[in-house]
Amino acid sequence: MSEKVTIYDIAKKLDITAATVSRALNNNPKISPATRKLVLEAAAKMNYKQNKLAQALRSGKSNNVGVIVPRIDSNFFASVIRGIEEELHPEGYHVIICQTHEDEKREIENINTLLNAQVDGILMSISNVSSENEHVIKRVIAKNVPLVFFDRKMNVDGVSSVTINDFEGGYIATKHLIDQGCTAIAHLAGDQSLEIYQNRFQGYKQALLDNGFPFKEEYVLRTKSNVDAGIDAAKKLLQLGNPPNAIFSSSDFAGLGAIQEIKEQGIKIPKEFCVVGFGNEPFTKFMELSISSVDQSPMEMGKMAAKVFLEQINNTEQLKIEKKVVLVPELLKRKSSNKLKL
Amino acid sequence: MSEKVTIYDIAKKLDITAATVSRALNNNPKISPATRKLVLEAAAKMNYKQNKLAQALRSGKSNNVGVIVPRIDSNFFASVIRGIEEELHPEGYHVIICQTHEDEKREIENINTLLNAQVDGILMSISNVSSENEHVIKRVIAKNVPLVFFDRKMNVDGVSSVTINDFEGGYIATKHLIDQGCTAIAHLAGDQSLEIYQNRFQGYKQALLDNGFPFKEEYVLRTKSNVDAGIDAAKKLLQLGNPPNAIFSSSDFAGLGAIQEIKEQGIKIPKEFCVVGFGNEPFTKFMELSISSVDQSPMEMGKMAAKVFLEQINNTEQLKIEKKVVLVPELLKRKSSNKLKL
DNA sequence: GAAATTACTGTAATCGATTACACAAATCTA
DNA sequence: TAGATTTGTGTAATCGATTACAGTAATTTC
Repeated sequence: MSEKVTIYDIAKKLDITAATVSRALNNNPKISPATRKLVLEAAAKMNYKQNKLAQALRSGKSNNVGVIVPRIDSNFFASVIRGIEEELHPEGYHVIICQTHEDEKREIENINTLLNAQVDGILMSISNVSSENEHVIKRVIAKNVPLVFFDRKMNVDGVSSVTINDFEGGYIATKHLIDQGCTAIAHLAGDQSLEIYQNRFQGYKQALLDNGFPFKEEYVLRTKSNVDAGIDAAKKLLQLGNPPNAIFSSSDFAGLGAIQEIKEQGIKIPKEFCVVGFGNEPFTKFMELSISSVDQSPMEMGKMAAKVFLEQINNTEQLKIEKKVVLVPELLKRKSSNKLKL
Repeated sequence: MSEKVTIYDIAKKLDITAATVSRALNNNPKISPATRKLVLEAAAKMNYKQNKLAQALRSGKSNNVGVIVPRIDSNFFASVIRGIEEELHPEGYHVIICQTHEDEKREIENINTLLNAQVDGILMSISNVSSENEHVIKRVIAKNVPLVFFDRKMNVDGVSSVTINDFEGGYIATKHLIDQGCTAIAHLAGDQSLEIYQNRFQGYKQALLDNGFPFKEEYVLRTKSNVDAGIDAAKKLLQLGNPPNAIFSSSDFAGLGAIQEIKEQGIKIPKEFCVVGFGNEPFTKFMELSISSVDQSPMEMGKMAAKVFLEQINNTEQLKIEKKVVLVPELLKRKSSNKLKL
């Protein structure tokens, strides 16, 4: 009924030992062709399948990698995971997904369970920087389990990472707004405890300075990455004595909220006000007033992270490689900032 | 360096046997409080972590469940997976994700690898109905591995499933268009080899009949689930001698494409033409002309599928339960079909 | 105080696959 | 043909944790 065929069953049937069966199945050269043929035929007939658990225990290699992300139901992370899976699947690896929901406790918990599950590596996008977490990260390293950060990284010696150049992303987005003739550019900054948002902010700042624009603190609002936060932010900005005429939002969702509020107040986009988002979420392209956005090529990021992991695995611990891959962001110019050609 | 602490290490240190250590760690009642304390302290100090692989091999329980979906980077599937993960994580299960990309070969391959990996169950949304696949499914059942279909199911005896009532979804969407005063309603049907699309189609048909509208074959177009397919479909429909004035699309993406094309031709939505989609993709809500859509409550679906799996696991094979859960779809009425109140 | 019970702990097998080592048979060398 | 080499298999240990069974010491019972 519940067919559980092991090499012992095959061995018994052929009146040989399990060792011989194992060798035959693994193409061990020192097995006679005749025996091999017999074993392979019997295995096929009996519908034998390897028990990966036993193999994993013996070899110390589970062929599983853990992927930790804040959440899975966001286009960005789902796409990264897709990239990872596509790259790792052909190599025989499975992907175990864990979500942190931006909760540091859960992050630690996830790492621990993945380690217990004997994953061959961990690819993660951190949700929080805290000393607690650094402690667990150290354990991962001590255990010699390959670790790769993607997008949101922590700066730890010896750990590779794949990110995009968020500074440049912020820079080109802002520069684009300047080129469009916008004179007062505000910024919806994200959670500044995360490097990515810091960098986008810095890129914004630098672009202003490089082009002779003053940096105004009141034009920078920390906002969550959702529509409502964008609406609130836009309200505040438009109430200023000297309101801006453009926004570079570090999040597409906040950008969308801002656009909704700006339109609501009867301001014409892009004629009187331009907006650029970040992330290239699917909806930015679909909108009637399509939203300009910085693309992070998440699939590429996932594939690259997977490649870095594979390199580490194959580099049989001779030398520790610490690879920092930085992808180049691309600005997709759409209607929301197309002031000139209109 | 590469700290690999096993119960043997603890045993050696305390000069007892591994068996005792194991018992102490597992709260076995027949261990002396003193010994237990010693073991627990030593374990903590030495930073011992269970090797789940060894446990899994011994117990035949891996605490992993496989989830197979066509693709992960779609809001629907990502949300379902999130639901599954949230329900299963507290129970100590891990989720292994596999994508089929609608490829039946890959589907078979995925099932096999998951079985080899000794997963405790498989939750899947099929991509294709074929005799080949049914063969593998039978093997899953024969192996006594709990199987639950979600959204796209196959009709196999003894297999549980969680779906939404697609017929009703199609029905209420069409009825809504009728209520709005639309008189010629077209349908963008999906891949008719999948039950979900068949049912949405049937619901559409029934709603027409129940309300005295003729069913016209030329108003039904099979379309893929993407924007371009929707554009093409709309073009064809508008070229008809007697073009429709409403569309019920079985996919939000195709619906969006149709809307773009309809607007392009200068037809006013919703005044002259109404559109309802299916799936409640995030963008449908975000659009300036928000799109009415049938919500499938993917998170709920995932959670429910996980619950059904847990029931099967806990029902220690006394009786085979075949549970067919059908969720109720909800129509979200938005601007794209709001003809009356405008 | 002898017998019976209880309370712990140790021994060894088990889950399934792999592999170093040993060994017999077959083939080759001189 | 004796000795060396090759070829193919078997034996048994290993990966780490669990557990049925056995056994010893301590405690209880009458």
